[in-house]
Amino acid sequence: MKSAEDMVALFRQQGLKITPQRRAIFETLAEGAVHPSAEEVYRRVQEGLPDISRMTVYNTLRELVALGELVEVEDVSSSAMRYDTETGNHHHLFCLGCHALVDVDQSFEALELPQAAAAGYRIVRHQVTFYGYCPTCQKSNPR
Amino acid sequence: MKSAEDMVALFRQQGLKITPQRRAIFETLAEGAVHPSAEEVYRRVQEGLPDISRMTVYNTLRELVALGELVEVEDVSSSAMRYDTETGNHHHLFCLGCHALVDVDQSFEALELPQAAAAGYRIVRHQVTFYGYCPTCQKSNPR
DNA sequence: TTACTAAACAGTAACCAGTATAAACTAATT
DNA sequence: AATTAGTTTATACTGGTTACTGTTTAGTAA
Repeated sequence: MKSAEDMVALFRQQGLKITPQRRAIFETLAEGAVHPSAEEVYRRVQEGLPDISRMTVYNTLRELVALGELVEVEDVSSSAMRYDTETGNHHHLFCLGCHALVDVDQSFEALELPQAAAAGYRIVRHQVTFYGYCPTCQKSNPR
Repeated sequence: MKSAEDMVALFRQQGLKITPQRRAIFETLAEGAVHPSAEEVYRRVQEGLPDISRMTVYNTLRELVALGELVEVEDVSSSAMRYDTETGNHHHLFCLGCHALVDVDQSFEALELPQAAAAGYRIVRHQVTFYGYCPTCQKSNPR
């Protein structure tokens, strides 16, 4: 994730306005959790800016996604989207028990679809997700 | 995907009852699209069974997931879960333009996390998703 | 510094996918 | 046919997200 200042610069360069709300969101993202949900970001930002609207948070997150600064990640079976501040090439380890989502720095560069299987798609990126149980959940979910 | 009869047998063997509703859902899944949403299944089943409740569809889908006959798949940026009738080892090709979701039969068996990266997780399965643009969307979304 | 204007904001209501609950119903069994 | 546990239905509700509308404000230019 870039620093809050980098995002300010990026927004400015796109002709987008820099508001205190947006600045607070950038700062929260820059310091915060790696895979927050929109609601989490909202709550964090609220601590410093109690009157901010949920809408503003959602809108700003959407803009960051459009600019490629955030990537949307699914949280299987929790219905809330999460935002990944690490846009570089990395993958995920998801705990089926507690829904923890962990980054895996391992890169699977070699992963390529043969021409035939790609069905004419122009592939932009790929994402590997490993599903399993974290150490804690292995105890409560044996087998 | 197994045939409707197979699923009837499976349910029976689990001590679950075979109702006309469930039979209709099985048949719809067996003939139908590869990655339907719950709502799509509901609409299809409704054609033959107009009074079926949405709840019944959701419940039955959930049971099929629990029995391993269906796998839940995320539809990035469409907020509805999709159900994959191909439970075997395969991966996905997702079109960022039109949200089409295509199966890739390619298997990436070799894909394993080194002990260190697995952070103590017991890994159950992995899923590779390739993101890109399908031939049609490449035209409208050039670059 | 002031005035201007497009962009952004707040607040509310609405939307959608999915879930909880409880009463009515029915498949399978005796 | 009677029993009963599992199933279905209807309705209400939840949580995450979006639409709308009127108000405020950042950035710009006089």
